[in-house]
Amino acid sequence: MSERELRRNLAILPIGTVRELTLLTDRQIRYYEQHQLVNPARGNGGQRRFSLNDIDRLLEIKDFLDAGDSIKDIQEIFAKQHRKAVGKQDSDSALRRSLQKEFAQIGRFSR
Amino acid sequence: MSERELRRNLAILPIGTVRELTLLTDRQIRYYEQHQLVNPARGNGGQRRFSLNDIDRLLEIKDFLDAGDSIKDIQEIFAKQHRKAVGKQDSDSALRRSLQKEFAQIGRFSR
DNA sequence: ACCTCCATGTCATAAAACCTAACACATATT
DNA sequence: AATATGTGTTAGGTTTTATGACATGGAGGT
Repeated sequence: MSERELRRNLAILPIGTVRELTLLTDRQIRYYEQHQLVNPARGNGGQRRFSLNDIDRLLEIKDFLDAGDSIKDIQEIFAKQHRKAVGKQDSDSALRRSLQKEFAQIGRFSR
Repeated sequence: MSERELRRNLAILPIGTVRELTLLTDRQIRYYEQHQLVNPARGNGGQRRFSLNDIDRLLEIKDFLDAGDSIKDIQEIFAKQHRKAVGKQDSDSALRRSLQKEFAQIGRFSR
């Protein structure tokens, strides 16, 4: 997995930030999670941690809903998409550890 | 300013995340802020919001301290660096608005 | 017109995260 | 010995997030 993908999958954002970036309410975000359209990680205290990919996904959901699709429709759409791309299930903690190493040693966000 | 830079300057991370990513304590982070080595934005409730650039900076600070430099040394180092690059003082809210637009319309994190 | 479902709003309550300020301390500098 | 530095720790208060329950407006079916 590239450093870029790594970064995009790192769950670092609290719901408040996501709310601001997506212009969704937390009610909506939680509802979508409840219906398995997103799957944010959880911090130690049980709070949701979103990745940039999660945000993308939320924005997709928003678009689909605006376009008239139902939650169920979207579930199926995502299911189909996923049937193509499988095999990338690194645990978040593994990602975190990996990225920490990079940070602590050589890696920097800036190129 | 490129979309990339925009994203890197967006203040989105709470101190807890920064703590995990940098392996600094919040005490340290706040102390560095107090001595003006970093300048995280603040959310409505007054809580710090860090950008990816802020994280870079914190990691730099860490390196300098490990290398034996004092806070004051680092202040000067940064001051010199800054004397070269001036003129990019878009307000955070402007950045946020701008990015929101992109998100809401066409832009996506993913390519 | 009535009923039901769906997506969302709202409220209550509790826990987690964060804030500032103060005091403590070990190490280095003078 | 006295002072300065960077960090740990604790206390008390505020903000954010979590869950669960109840309410509601609109769409579609009967």
